[in-house]
Amino acid sequence: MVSGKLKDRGYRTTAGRQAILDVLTNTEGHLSAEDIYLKVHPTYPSIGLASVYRTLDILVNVGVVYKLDFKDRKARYELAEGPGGKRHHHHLICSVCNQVIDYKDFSPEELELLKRVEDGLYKRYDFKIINHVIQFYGTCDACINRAKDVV
Amino acid sequence: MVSGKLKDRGYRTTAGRQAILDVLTNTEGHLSAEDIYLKVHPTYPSIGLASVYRTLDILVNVGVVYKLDFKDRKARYELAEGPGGKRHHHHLICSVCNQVIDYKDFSPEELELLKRVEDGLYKRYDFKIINHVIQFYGTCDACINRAKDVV
DNA sequence: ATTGATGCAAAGCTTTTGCATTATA
DNA sequence: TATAATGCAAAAGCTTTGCATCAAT
Repeated sequence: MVSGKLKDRGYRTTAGRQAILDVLTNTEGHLSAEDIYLKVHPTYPSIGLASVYRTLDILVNVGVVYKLDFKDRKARYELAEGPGGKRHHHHLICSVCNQVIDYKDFSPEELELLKRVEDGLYKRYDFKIINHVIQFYGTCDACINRAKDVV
Repeated sequence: MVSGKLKDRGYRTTAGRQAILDVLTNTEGHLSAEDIYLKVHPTYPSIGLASVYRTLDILVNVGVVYKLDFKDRKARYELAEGPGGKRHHHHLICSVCNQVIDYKDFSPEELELLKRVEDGLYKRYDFKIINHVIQFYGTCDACINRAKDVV
């Protein structure tokens, strides 16, 4: 369980942290701190935004959550199941409309190659890889077609 | 030339934008907006921080510059030569000490992986990929050893 | 009983915006 | 000359912090 990782590192288990983890677990997508705050509020009304930030900070540092930066000004958070996890995905970000597409239909070949890359990095840099964030920038279908119309 | 891309899109060529591009071209590393502002200042003292932000915003949208988010609060910018460029690199980010290692000694496997992934994405999503940001998170050599000392 | 965690409000900082001015095309 | 770009200062907004209080161990 995820909350076990917190306990192991000397963090206390609190209702607020549980509630935040629940929201992250039960929501797909890229949530801002305020999104999370608002989603936690109904079940745990005494939550404060500052605690959301403090908890997210811990979760990011423990490696349980990704902190992502897309185009808008606020940070986005999502559960960071490792590369093997069911929810693990990469991002396609359209530079024109800023839409973010998650994809996780990785081919076995892709996964195998990725593993080898990580092994190679470990050998070259003595860097032990736990996770990765892969984002492709480009132009999405809709924006490609829109461009055609213009021309 | 990079500045040509600006002109093509209807942006004017100004001394300030040139100076900012020069700094980005001649500096390795991950510069914050203020870093850039300070580096431009000696050669172009009338520059304003707001113009740096405005120019960076344009450069990012045109695809000439990456906007990156590491651990500290400010955004980092770097020239975004495409995957084929000499300066193109990926990041190893240590979750313990937040050190960022750039690497560009890509293995043949890594290059192959990318090519296949990008081809597959184009077919599956009609998404035309122009660029990518790849970051591996984990523990760097020094921090691995430090952990051993403690135990 | 200790000490970490929380909530609230205030503070901090990066980034954006308004507006008069300057400079590009 | 028309209009984009700039600089300055003020505004905005996300995130962090101080502190008294509450709760987990």
